[in-house]
Amino acid sequence: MDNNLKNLTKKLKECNIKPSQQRLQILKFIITNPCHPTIDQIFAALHDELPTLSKTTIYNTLKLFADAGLAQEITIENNEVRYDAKIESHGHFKCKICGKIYDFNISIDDIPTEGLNDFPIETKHVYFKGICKDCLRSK
Amino acid sequence: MDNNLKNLTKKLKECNIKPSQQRLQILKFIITNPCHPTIDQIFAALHDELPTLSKTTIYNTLKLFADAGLAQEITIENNEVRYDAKIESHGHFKCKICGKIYDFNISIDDIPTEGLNDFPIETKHVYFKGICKDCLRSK
DNA sequence: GTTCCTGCAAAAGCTTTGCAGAAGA
DNA sequence: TCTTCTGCAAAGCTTTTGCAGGAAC
Repeated sequence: MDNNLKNLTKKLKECNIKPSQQRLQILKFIITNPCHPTIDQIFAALHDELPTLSKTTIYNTLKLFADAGLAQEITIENNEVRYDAKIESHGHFKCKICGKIYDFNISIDDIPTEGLNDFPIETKHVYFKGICKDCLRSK
Repeated sequence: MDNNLKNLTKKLKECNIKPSQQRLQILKFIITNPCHPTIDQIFAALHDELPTLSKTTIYNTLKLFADAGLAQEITIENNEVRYDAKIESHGHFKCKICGKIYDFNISIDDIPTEGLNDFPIETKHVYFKGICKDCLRSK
């Protein structure tokens, strides 16, 4: 595992981001919790470790990560931002009941497209919605 | 073309939606303008024809259409809702410069997925972002 | 008359901005 | 000391809600 603070510090430095406690903890959290937590969830989860942490800092930090290429904005829902720290091409499945977002394997680059010739594509997102296994079971 | 008011009226009635002037005009507008206009754009465009139209009605109406299956919410950006009146499987390309959203052909059902066994999927969205031809040219 | 629809105004929710104090080099 | 980071408070936007008046049947 490369989620220890030493490696995360290195990761941040490589992107010219100063490794403050707040940034390290936020990065660690989104890497170890790949369900793409909301700002609120990150805030609640880190409150014990960093009692003075503010949501402003979470917003700032995640935007910083996105600019640096460490994370990517997910727009599967339009009333809240979520982030993804995974680099590899994959899709997102959001459960309509519990709201959890799952990653799934998909070769986005293999998707055949028609009508996008000469349109330089910078980012690709695949979002599915439905009901997850856990919620299915408890129904 | 089936965009005349008579056919649209029929379409609404089939979904048990009363064909008011507001609903007819909004439906007509999103069908004839498949660039997925924002609420503001719809509001501005219909203002001449329906001077008293309110944004509340546009929000209500589009949500009504979505519930009835006449339209689908697009969440390519998380600071504004957009809608899609096209039924066939297709993807969306958003230009980062002009903000326009283009449809493109894609067989979403053919996308191979891994890890989603037993997850009933209800909706599938494919969003690409980049720069459109027009904006490329004018650079 | 009854039901449903519309639209103003206010409220709500998420995100951004301004800025002063704190932390770090 | 100087620069950068943090976090409170306020502002900004989009969307939702409450409700009274209006339209349709």
